[in-house]
Amino acid sequence: MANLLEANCLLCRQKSDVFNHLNDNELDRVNGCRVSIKYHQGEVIFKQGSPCHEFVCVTSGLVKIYLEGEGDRKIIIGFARPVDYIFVPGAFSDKRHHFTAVACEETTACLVEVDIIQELLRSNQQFASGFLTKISEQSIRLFDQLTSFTHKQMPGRMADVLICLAQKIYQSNPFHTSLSRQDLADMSGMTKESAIRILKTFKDDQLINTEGNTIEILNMAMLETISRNG
Amino acid sequence: MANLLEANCLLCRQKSDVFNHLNDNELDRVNGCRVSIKYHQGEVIFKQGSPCHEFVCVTSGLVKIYLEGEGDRKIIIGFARPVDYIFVPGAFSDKRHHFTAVACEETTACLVEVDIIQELLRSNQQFASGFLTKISEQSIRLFDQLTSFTHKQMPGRMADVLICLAQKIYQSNPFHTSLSRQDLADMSGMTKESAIRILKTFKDDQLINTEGNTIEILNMAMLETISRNG
DNA sequence: CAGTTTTGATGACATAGATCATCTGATTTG
DNA sequence: CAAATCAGATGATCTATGTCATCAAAACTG
Repeated sequence: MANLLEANCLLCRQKSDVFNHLNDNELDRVNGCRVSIKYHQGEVIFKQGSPCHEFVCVTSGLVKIYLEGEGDRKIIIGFARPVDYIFVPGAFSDKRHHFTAVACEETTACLVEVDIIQELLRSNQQFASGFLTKISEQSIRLFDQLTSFTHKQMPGRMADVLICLAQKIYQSNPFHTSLSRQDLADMSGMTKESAIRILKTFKDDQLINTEGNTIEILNMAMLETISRNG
Repeated sequence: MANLLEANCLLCRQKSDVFNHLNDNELDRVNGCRVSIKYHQGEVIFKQGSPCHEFVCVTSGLVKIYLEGEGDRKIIIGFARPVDYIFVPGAFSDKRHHFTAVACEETTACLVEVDIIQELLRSNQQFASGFLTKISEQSIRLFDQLTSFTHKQMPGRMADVLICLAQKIYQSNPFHTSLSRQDLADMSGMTKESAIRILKTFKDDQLINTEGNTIEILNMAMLETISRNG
């Protein structure tokens, strides 16, 4: 059985909130020009600085989105899971990507030309409104990350990351992740070594348990306290 | 002579880009329900966490926009100058303010009910599109700030701030500012003491000159190098 | 399957930058 | 005008965290 999610935008819509505002006609237009692509783990979907021609909608797998700094330093600012559309702010300003998207595991995504989406934004105000909401929420998340990175120290930041992974990204408590320690470090604005050390102290303190890439939060209350106290 | 900028949205439009997309009729609607308020230095225009009822458009003065963290730590994420409309992401999601806006000097601003703007966003797609662009640019600026804060050390961050003030905010080279050293610190993610120290080293190195609240950049090229090298 | 590369884990060390304390001059206030 | 408050300035610590080096285990790869 083929992956239903990829078969048609009309089926996919049931999963994605933004596209709920499009009628069947409009979705057919999107469906007609979409291209479904399969990415292997570690493959770049689009790269910071490159021109942005398509919108990307993740239909299976997991995509990490990060800012590239000097050297090989990264800041992971978010993830896209099925069925998430990746909001690309450059599409509305300088037509460039301002972050890089990479598949964390086997991933399929649909590419839709920017022009089509922008046409729909113009003709369908409910769709546009949904878009505005999504962008806004993304901004708000950035505020939180900026505050966390600037005001909290490492334990607080790592607590934030672990809570986010369990509650938002994987939505399960012992969760298995394809993210490396380096990725966790990039999510929390520290070096890999520091990330490993913090995870170890959390483990020693019975806050979490780690078995390779499986992490279990044992004491959520305490983690939340650590997050709050920075 | 009264301040013309405040007299009427139609005149004000000439200054503000977003409102260019509204026709005279629509602007009249905005004009009809707007309230112009005068704020003194240091007064709060709206407060992080509070419900957001109005959009704020700054018609004179200078407004700083910052995130409030634990304790009294702040992160200044931007400024609004005449004629800037302050984009409030909460207006499209949870109807709450996610940052605080404070007048840095004598400031006048027009308040317009959120509902009116949202109605216009629905009926005028060009207006909505201009909005989308503005929000996107704000996001992109946040990316830069997040990268700067996380990857650069203090001299690089302060260089960023000084360049931004001279080129974007005040658009003049010896510039006089109503911002305190604490504000500069809040813009660059460090303590007031550190900000003062960095400014002093810059001054000692002939990169800038400071006389109270007047700052002159003497060696822009070097500052840019410092900014780039973090 | 031997060899190479990557990832995780840890220790030793260096330092950027926060914190705390003090002092000055400026500005506000009773 | 004295007193009090506040912003700027500066030095003395202390510490969180980055850097570097090493090593083991796992994962590729020819």
